[in-house]
Amino acid sequence: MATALRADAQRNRGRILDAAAEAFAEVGPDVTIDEIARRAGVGHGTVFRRFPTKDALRAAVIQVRLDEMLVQAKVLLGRADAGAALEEFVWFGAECARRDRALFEGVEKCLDVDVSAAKHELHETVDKLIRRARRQGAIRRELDSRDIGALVGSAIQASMHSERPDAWRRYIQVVLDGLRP
Amino acid sequence: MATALRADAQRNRGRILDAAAEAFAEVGPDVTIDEIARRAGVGHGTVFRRFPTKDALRAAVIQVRLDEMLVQAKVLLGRADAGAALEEFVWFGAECARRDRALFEGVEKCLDVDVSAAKHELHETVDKLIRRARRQGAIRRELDSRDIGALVGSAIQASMHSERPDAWRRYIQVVLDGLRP
DNA sequence: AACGAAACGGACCAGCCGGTCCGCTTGCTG
DNA sequence: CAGCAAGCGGACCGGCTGGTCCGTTTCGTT
Repeated sequence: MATALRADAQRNRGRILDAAAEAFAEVGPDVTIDEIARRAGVGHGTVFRRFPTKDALRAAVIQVRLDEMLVQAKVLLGRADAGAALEEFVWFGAECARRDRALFEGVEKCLDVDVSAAKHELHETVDKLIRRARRQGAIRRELDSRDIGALVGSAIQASMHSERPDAWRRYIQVVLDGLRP
Repeated sequence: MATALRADAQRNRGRILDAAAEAFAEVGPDVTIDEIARRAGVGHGTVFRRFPTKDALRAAVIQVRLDEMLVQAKVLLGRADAGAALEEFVWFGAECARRDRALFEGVEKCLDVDVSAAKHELHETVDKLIRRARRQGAIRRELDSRDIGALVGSAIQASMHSERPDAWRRYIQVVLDGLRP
């Protein structure tokens, strides 16, 4: 980055990110930039000044979420009970996916360099969680972090079609039970 | 329907349905009508003559698939081993979902009357399969056909992100194992 | 206060896509 | 074979959306 943003620009950047996250989650991956700008309370030209394309905006939002998950994964690496730590991370990831459903749908297709790096680091950390759990005999299956991410993400997506509000818990439980010895 | 279609119109209708199924599966739910028409070898005006809107076309394709699944479910109702029958239906459904990934993604949102009726009948039949399996003690969880459909569909979708060609089998296995006593 | 740079936002552009229309073609029937 | 209705397909339309541009506003500094 060349130089610091002006105070108002910084504020608007934050608002745009928040509004975009909310809009992607609520409306879906095809929300218009106009809708995001409206929610952020700015003109849509302002959105394009901070994020050159719509994809760049999506990537920035994804990045924020991935960073949050990385922090949580690292915290859980400190737990003694590896099985419980992995399980807690699954529940945490499930809640993230639930909050930002539409966002996570497209995360695999996102080719942004920074996002790829963040994904890689997150996968490595979660793989550590998994290996620890396996060493303690807490999980049986030969699944890696990608598998678990995909299973959790899709269980959440599946639960969105259900009318029962607790469907997601039950589906995640099915996945967790599928991992245990 | 007022009167029978002319021979060429009948042929084109079939081609359009096939091309649409293929295109929805390959490209995604947002394929353009032009692309479908191109694959079918007709002008795009012809598509709109048979199917008044894009949604009607999608509904027609979904209908065909649902009918195929219904037939299979009814066949499996005749099996003596209810647990094996349910399991076989899950594998069958998984293959359908795999073939027509993008199509099944949107099936829940489809409000077409005929499709709703077909869905309802399929659900009733699959619920019979499930009740039989439960009575024989082959499954434990309190899940209905909607739950299982959602879980299977999303496991398949999840496996599409994986680079391993056998990922879908492993994910379906996780789901099946999550059902057993 | 005054000034320059940064930021803003809405008018505008271009391409895409679902859907319509109409002049031409083709398959049926007598 | 002749006549006609059904079918065909591509030109065309209108609306939407990502992205650009530039005259105006706002911020930070001296």
